[in-house]
Amino acid sequence: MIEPKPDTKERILDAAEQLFAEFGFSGTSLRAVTSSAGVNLAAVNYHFGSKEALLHAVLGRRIAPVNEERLKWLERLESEAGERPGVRDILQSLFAPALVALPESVARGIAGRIYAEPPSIAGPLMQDLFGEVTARYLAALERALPEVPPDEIKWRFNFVIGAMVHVVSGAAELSPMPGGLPQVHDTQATLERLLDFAEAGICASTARAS
Amino acid sequence: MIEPKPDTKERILDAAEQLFAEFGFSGTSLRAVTSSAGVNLAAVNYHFGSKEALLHAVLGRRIAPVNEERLKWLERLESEAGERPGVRDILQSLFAPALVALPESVARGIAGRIYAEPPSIAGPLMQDLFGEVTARYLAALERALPEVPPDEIKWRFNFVIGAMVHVVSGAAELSPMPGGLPQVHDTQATLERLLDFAEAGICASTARAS
DNA sequence: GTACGATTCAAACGATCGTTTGACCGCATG
DNA sequence: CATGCGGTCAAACGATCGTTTGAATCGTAC
Repeated sequence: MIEPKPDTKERILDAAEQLFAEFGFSGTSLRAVTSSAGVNLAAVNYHFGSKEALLHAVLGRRIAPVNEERLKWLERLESEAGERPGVRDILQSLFAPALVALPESVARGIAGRIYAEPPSIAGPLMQDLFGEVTARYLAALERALPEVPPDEIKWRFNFVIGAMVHVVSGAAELSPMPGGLPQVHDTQATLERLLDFAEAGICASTARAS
Repeated sequence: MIEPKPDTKERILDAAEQLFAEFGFSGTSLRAVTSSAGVNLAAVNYHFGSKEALLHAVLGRRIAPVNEERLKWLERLESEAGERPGVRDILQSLFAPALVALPESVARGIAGRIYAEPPSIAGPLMQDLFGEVTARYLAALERALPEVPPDEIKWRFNFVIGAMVHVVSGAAELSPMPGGLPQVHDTQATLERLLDFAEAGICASTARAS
């Protein structure tokens, strides 16, 4: 037996991730986490300090690597394309790491759980987790679309985030589509559909009547 | 004095809406609701039956009128345009009622709180609240875009819903944009930006390599 | 072997939760 | 006046919550 007890800390994180995704943060008790992980109740407060700190750890463990890969990909694009990569490439470097890293139903619900927190908690959490990537991608998109006003790009980037979160978080599977969504589990096909949509939306003409 | 006590039931709904939006469902106690509403603790279980039934009532009160206006608008479009209204008109009839009816920060958080529930609760709730509108709008979009495969339309409609929910629920304001979002409170401008984006995304060319 | 820091454990703490109970009230109806 | 009823009330119910405590246990360095 190589790993009879793969670290109490990790077992707690695994159990908490699954339970948070299924029942939400407030809907999951520390007793449920520890008994599912097969550890003592006090272990959570010993290793993490509090239940909320456990949520931060659970989220960070999944999201941090995704963001690192995003930034690495984006930097590679910018060094290859002479500082001006195309919109579709930028968006692909944003979507792909999330879609590839969070395919399992277990990890899916986690990302969406951030929004479930009251704004006073979700706000700083979002800043911690996504502050840097947001700024970097906004800058990249502004360089890629010099003819679009920066404010407009901010808005459209927000729409893109909404579409992406809706898919990554699994919320799309809650939509009452008649017959359900087709081939949800085909990551590559989902990525290209999302790319088609987001690229067209971001590059939309801004010629309005008003 | 015409309304010294505007019905205990409504006062509970008002207080619950505000507190659910701010602290979430599980994060709001019935004691907080009743004391904020100035009514007795037992009034909730008397008038609504349970805390979860109260959530349903809070959501339905805001969302049902929006969906009614959507369907009325859509039917008007279909009777005017000979059964084939344009994509932009269809999307406008989907977005506008939500953006107009849910402008206040109080009502905003409510819509997003549905997704905060565990899937076992959110699923049936979504079916109840959005089952009919989803089917109707899917059908309208399929008629408006006969050259796009129905499965593709389902996906893109989901992306559109994601972008819309992200704005309507107030989640967009949580995004760690440097400097924040510009002019968030201009409903008309938000609507047209969202329309530009969603129309372009839904009508995107489907000419992919794969 | 002994001492020591890190970890685990059972048990309890105080607080808060959703729900229920049964008495009480105002008021229309007989 | 008496009856019945929808509504309100204070009080308590049993359960569960996050957190803390202090002793027990483990591995390791001396």
